Amino acid sequence: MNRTDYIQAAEAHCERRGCKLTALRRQVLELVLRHQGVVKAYQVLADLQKERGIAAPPTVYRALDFLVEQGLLHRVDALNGFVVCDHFECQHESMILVCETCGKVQEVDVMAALAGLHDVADAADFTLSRQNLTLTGLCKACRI
Amino acid sequence: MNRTDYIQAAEAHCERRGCKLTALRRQVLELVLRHQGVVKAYQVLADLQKERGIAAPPTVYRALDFLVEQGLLHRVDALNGFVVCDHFECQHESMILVCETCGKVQEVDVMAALAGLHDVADAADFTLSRQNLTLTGLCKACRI
DNA sequence: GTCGTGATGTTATACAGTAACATTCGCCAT
DNA sequence: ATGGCGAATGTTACTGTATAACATCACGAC
Ligand SMILES: [Zn+2]
Ligand SMILES: [Zn+2]
Ligand SMILES: [Zn+2]
Ligand SMILES: [Zn+2]
Repeated sequence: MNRTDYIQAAEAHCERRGCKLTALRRQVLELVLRHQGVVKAYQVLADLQKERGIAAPPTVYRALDFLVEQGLLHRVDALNGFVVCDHFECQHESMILVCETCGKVQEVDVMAALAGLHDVADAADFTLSRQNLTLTGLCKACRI
Repeated sequence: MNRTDYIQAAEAHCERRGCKLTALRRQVLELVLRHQGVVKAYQVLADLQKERGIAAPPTVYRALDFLVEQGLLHRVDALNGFVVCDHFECQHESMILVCETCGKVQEVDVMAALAGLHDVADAADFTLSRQNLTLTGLCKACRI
């Protein structure tokens, strides 16, 4: 899915969920899409300032929070960053793999594999909510 | 295991690993032990300042980094915090459950359940390193 | 119109983490 | 003992991350 299609799908997605992908939010989403992999809030802020003059942290954080809320982005706690989710339509739980060496990030679907973790949590009297796991390791290129 | 025993075991653990649980590091570990659940670096810093007058962030961060390195603490990315590990002797991978409502934290062992995640990662040409997963949900008390 | 609500702007500040360099401590070889 | 070395700690200053609080704006409902 190219960027334009993605934005359109995202807009429809928000519509269906009863909220709006406003101009600002779309602009932030576009800025995130332009990078590959993880993007930091202050990088987005800098990009936004290039495009529209001044902008302050809350502007960016509010837009990013909204996009995470809608499932368009995932937050990667381990890196204080954000990645685009490209299958936001399906109700999925994600597993984000971060390469310790090159920093490359990829998201894989993982519903089935999480069943085991849910069992473990249940055994500890704990009800898991929807997860966005972040796991670290080595990607194919860096493993050599 | 009570606090005193824990500290002693921790000291022996470091010894075996060829490094030292110095007075400062022990003091920081004790400060972390006094809280239950997740502790933040700046909370530890404040506590430390109460005990010994002045102290600066690097002092605390260096000690915390050391303790994490030795496996005595786990870092909880999602909360920018640290939790005590009470089975640092065994080479384990951990799953830390964080209650979204009350903030309570518990660690459960999870070696077996992780096998499924390793399979998924393998399928994506990704080699996982040792994991400290953080999962969110609701604890027994908050589920009602 | 004007009112209410959600979005955005603005300012200021709190919280988290690190670089760089100075100083001290503990230990060992001389 | 004493000088020298490496590890640990102290100190200063800074960068990066995130939010509180309040002001203003846009827009549809009435
Ligand atoms: Zn996703
Ligand atoms: Zn890599
Ligand atoms: Zn542990
Ligand atoms: Zn709870």
